Amino acid sequence: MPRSKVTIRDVASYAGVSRQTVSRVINASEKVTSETRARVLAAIEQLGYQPNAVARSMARGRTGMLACIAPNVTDYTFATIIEGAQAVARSQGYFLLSTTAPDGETFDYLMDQLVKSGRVDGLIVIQPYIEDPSHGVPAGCPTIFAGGGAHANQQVGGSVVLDDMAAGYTATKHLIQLGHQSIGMITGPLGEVCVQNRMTGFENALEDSGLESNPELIVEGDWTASSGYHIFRELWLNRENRPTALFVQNDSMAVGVLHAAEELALHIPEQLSIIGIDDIPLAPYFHPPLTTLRQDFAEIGRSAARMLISAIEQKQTLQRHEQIEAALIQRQSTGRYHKKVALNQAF
Amino acid sequence: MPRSKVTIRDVASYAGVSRQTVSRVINASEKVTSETRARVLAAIEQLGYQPNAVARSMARGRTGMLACIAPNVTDYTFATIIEGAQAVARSQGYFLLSTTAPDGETFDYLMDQLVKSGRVDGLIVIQPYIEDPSHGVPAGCPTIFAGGGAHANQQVGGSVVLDDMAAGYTATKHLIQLGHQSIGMITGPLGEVCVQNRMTGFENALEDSGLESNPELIVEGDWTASSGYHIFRELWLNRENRPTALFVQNDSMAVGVLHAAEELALHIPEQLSIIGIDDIPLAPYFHPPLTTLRQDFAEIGRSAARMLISAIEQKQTLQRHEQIEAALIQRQSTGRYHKKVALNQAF
DNA sequence: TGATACGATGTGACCGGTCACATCACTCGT
DNA sequence: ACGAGTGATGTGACCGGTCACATCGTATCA
Repeated sequence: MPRSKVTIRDVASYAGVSRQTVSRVINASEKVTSETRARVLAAIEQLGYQPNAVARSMARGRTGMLACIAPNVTDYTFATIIEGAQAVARSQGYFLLSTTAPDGETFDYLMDQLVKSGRVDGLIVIQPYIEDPSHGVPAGCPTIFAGGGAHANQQVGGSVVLDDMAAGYTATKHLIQLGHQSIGMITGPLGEVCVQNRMTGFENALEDSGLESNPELIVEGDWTASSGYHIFRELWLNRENRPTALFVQNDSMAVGVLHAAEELALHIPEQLSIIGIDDIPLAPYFHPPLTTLRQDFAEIGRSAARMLISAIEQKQTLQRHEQIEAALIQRQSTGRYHKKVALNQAF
Repeated sequence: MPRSKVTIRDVASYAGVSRQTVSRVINASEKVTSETRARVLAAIEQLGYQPNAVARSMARGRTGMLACIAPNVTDYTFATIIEGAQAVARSQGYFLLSTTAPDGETFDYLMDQLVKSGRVDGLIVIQPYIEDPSHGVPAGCPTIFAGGGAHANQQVGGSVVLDDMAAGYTATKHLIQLGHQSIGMITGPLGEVCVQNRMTGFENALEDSGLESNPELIVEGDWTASSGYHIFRELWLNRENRPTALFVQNDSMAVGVLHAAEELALHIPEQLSIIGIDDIPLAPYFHPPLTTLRQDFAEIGRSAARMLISAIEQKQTLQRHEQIEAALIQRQSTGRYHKKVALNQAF
């Protein structure tokens, strides 16, 4: 923008008051006569004055800007968290600068550029990896860790995460209750916290039902449909014992599995039950519609933003750790275990 | 952040030089002895100095911040544009503040808060609706319109858009070349520019092949899978003349159609060919894998950012209008028209 | 009625950089 | 040997707000 903007001093002289009075008016301060206020407002209107946010940040030492750092912004789950956070931020007069940090180097760069150089007042970090999430976050910067998994021992800031252990448990329990005993799992990258937690939930559910988990039926994917597709083909064609049900740690990989199953002429759910996690918008339209666990990502974002803003404004270091529960959405990709079919398919 | 940061003056006195010299060093200016430069750099290192971005913006009158405004950020297409733009922005030392403007009111608010108040240096606007996209954008603000469709008569800024007319033409032509003569279309919301252009491409392709377009086979959807699903059921069950091929204006709606077709026990593509647009990541995993047109959204974002930055830095009002072509991706949802099957299905 | 208090308003300094210009030392040309 | 020219460095003002405090007028109370 060209630097031709009208300043607070212009408004002041136009209204015949001091800049401080104008400042009071635009900040909705009390101590102004309603008469002068009216005069100032008229001047503002007349001149089309808009306070300069940069100058204000400078003087106040706060920018009203938050940053949300995620591995990427195209992933539906991250994008939804961001959108939720943004809604809350805006309603409280903040702006949310969302940005991607695909690697640690970028993350450090962003810390310098966003936090150390004073561009933002606080941080929402979506960092799914197991390594200490607060690594690299400058001390003293209000920070909330979101969605990445429960980092139990973190020192700084609060967190809002999914209860992945419960999610894994619920998903697995659902399959068990349908009568399945040979249950496989396709996980996300093992380096991510949520993956570990979902695995733990899986193991716990099996154990609670007196079932053994078969390591051969647990395979690591990378969240993509493509990985689900290839892993399932391999799993189905080359393993001795085939599972009768599969817990797939996200919906994208689950579609991949569905597609591979289709190619292998498998009947879902008669021959194989599949449950995913996320409930992405297209999940009801898969073939067959996918049973999955719905995660309220928007709520994670909202909650994180709320926590962050209250930490900033009350200047108290929040240590709250919130967990969001997932809800089972039953569709047609899971069904009762049928012994006959299962026996047939084994050959 | 607490206001305990070390300032340029601290560095200056520590290094025994003036603040201006420090300024020269951090701005990679020439006129500094390599000896003093070394001393200053040492001081910076010692004190952990990081220039304050806000103060710098204030003094320079530029913030190094761009904004990208889209109806939402969860839509895969928008998110990808944003990610592309962000990559370029960052590589050029800018930050991209992406934000949602679901309605006009919010848009105006954002213009005030982002542009008029000097938070950003330029704007990327994703505004798919037919109404004048530059409406509400403050004059003098470098602006690029992205992805929304070719707004031919816009006055301000440049644009990077998809060649939707060509996309519609290509998609339709593909169906025609497979022998289809009765081709239906499910459009996006008629208020969006790209929808109109895709329709025009559709009509043109039919006309060029001497085919008539049947208004009864053209229905408006809302981009969601759900709308595709319901529209197709209605279309298939209640119309006199059923199409043998369907051009669906995005992939999400196309999945909805696929799902409805499955329910109606239709064989795709034997009884009905379906082509989408977008090539979302899950498109190859639909049932059957979806023939579609791939749009390079990331490139749109990148190109928009490049144009915007060059407009800002050279202070020339760019009027360039770029169009990105879509590429046909053939998968299994389209196939040759078979007369017999088509005749059968009519009853 | 005068000291007090309080509400409305104004003033100077300041936030942390950068800009334009001044200053200074030193080399070069004649 | 002296003025001009050049490169390195320093100084004051400024960007546009806000903060802390000063000032002023008037209502309140003893």
